[in-house]
Amino acid sequence: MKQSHLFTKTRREAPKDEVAKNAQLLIRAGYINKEMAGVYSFLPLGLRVMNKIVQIIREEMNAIGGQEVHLTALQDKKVWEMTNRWDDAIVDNWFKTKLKNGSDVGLGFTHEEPLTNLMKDHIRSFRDLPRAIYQFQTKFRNEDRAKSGIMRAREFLMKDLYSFNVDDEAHQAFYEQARKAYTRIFDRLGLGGQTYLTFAAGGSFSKYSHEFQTITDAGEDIIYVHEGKRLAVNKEVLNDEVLGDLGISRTDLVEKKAVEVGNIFSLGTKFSDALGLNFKDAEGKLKPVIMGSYGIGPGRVMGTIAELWSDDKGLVWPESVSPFAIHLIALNDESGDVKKATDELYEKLTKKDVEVLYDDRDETAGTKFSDSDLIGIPRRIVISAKTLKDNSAEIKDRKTDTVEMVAISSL
RNA sequence: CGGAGCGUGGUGUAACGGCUAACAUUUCUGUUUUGGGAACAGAAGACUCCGGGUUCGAAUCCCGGCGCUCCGACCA
Repeated sequence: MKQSHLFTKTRREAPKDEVAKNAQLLIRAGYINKEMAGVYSFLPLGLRVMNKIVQIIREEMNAIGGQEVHLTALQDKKVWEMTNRWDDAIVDNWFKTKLKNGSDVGLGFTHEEPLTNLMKDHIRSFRDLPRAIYQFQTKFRNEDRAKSGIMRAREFLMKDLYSFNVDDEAHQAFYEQARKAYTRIFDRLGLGGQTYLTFAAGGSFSKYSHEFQTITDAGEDIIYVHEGKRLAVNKEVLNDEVLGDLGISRTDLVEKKAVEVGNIFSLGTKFSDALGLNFKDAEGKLKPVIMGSYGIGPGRVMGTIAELWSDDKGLVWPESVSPFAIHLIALNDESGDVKKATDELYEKLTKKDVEVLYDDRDETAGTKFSDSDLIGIPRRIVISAKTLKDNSAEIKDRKTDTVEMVAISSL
């Protein structure tokens, strides 16, 4: 993409009403736009990052047998009444509205109810199991207080997968697969080193749920990290019983601030009982389906990456989620030779399906470099009159600041 | 939902109750420049969040609303 066509502009200063580092940088670099507190639009660069994150998650979900669907944001009150989650006294962050005929509808904050209800038409027998269904869907949560930029929004994209199994053993086996898939996802997203499998409250059907917590001061959770075992315990459940279960001692734990980037938990028969999702086993006996739920917020992941991978000059994306693989910059020269050579390289790379952002604007070198630092594409290729003299280009690594000269023909 | 603070060109800031609301950035024109947000000249851009009130006079003081931020509570 030519930068002269990119409609977003960078800005020197962040709006004063935005304090979170992730949102400040993402706004300054033109990735997102704040519409109101906790509500952000994603602009071309931001959408590219979001799509990269989504695709990594999609590949890993498909790899464990997930089937992608797209459920609705508008929710029928009936199914929520069946689980007693329509009442504002029970769930206090609903966005609700009415149809013209007066019926109540909600904007989904999660999708256990509608999907469980939908699956009743498709799961009748043990032969129809197991199933794992997932989607990427905008969730709406009427938070009392939105904060931390895109890390805690009122409207946000979420990947939610729901598993359906015949019994607890089968469920546990899938749960373990999902846990491993999550670990792979965070590794691929560049968050592996800072992300810990964290034991948290499990609810009525399992002793624990598992959160994936990434260490950052921008986080809102307090966790206790065991570095040797690469796991952590959420402050909510830190007690002697948990320490005993995990075979760890309190003295080995270090308190850290972290953000919950993913979360997996067993639902047991809570939803299948309430909504009547049953199947016939091999003996013809009717049994409730055992369910699990597995979430990741791509927007929150993007904010977390921005918090973690940035410096005083701007963003520094991991290659796997960078909006472009290469930021190609042509410095101005009078002869036009640099422009011509860079145009040719841009065409060549684009033909090879390399994702290139090409700064073809008539701006000074300083402006181009500053913008490039801010936008944070990990590899930068610069061509100028100086490098063109020996038909070379400069490759600069955004993170390490190291520079390498290579022949243009080798690119 | 408790507590605190703040709303001024697109953005960031300034202005004692008193001149045509200032400066930087941004955008546009021209000249000049071309490896780290260049320089000069000219121009554009604001009912000072909204509604009342006090006053000869309000961006400034008072009341109400709306919005934003921070601390805390909450976060299935």
